[in-house]
Amino acid sequence: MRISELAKLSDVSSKTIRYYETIGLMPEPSRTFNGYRDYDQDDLDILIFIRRCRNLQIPLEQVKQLLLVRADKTASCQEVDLIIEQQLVTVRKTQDELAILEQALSSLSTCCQQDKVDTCEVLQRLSR
Amino acid sequence: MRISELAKLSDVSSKTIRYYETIGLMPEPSRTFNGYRDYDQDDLDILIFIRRCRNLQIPLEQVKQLLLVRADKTASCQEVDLIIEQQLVTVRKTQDELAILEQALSSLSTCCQQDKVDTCEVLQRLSR
DNA sequence: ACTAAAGCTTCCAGTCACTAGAAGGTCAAG
DNA sequence: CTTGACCTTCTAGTGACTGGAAGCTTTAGT
Repeated sequence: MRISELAKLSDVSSKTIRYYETIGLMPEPSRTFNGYRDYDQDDLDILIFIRRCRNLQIPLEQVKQLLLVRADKTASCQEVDLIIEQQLVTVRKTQDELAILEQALSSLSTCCQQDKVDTCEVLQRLSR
Repeated sequence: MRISELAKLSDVSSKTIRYYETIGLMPEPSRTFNGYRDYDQDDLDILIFIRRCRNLQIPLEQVKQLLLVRADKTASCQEVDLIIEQQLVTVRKTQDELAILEQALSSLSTCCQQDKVDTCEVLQRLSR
């Protein structure tokens, strides 16, 4: 199939697919006589796998590792567990940070009763 | 004061201070006879303001707007409220997304009981 | 007086994960 | 025969820095 069909089936844009190829995440596909990229079901599987990982915000470098492990049927899946675990730690850390952020912002968002800048509580609290 | 002292007092690196200058966020400081940047208390106030905004993850473009409003004593602080409100919306949206993410990851992180890749539940769930 | 280290300057390149756009080739339908 | 929708490659831009090179100046120690 051509790149636009792969894009549609995988929900990943053609631009992004080509980008994945340049960074060595997607394998180089065969080409039709006119130079168009020609993909098959395997490519689609790989791309869907990548998209799922990206939905989980797993960095491309880690996705690359996962693809390697996935391709090696005899490998242990320890590394898979590790990557998922690391990603979970990252996400939970971000959640904690965002909770603090949300607190700070929502306390700011209700604090300004004035309508002039020189007495604006928000600006004052951001300044000192 | 010189850039490294400003950096220390504001907790923003010298590199970042110069970067803020190039993008027009920090004003161009005067220079001493030998060409070194020379900062004063006003610069420190601005930089601390910027850092607080960045701690709230407010994008630099918005910070620029806030600095303009802050500098204009006669302005209404409506725009300030708007920017804080927008940022709060963004943060809450990210929080919702992360909650879903955390769910997905933690359900994956406990699902693999095997130690071989070809039966690994995680990889299977990421593939199909 | 000499030297070494620290600090300053500018400029260029890299990060991450794309995304936009230019310039040109190919193909099917009307 | 032309129009429009594809496809190709290449370059450059995003946000918010960060790192490093190459070359000044200043300061401290010997």
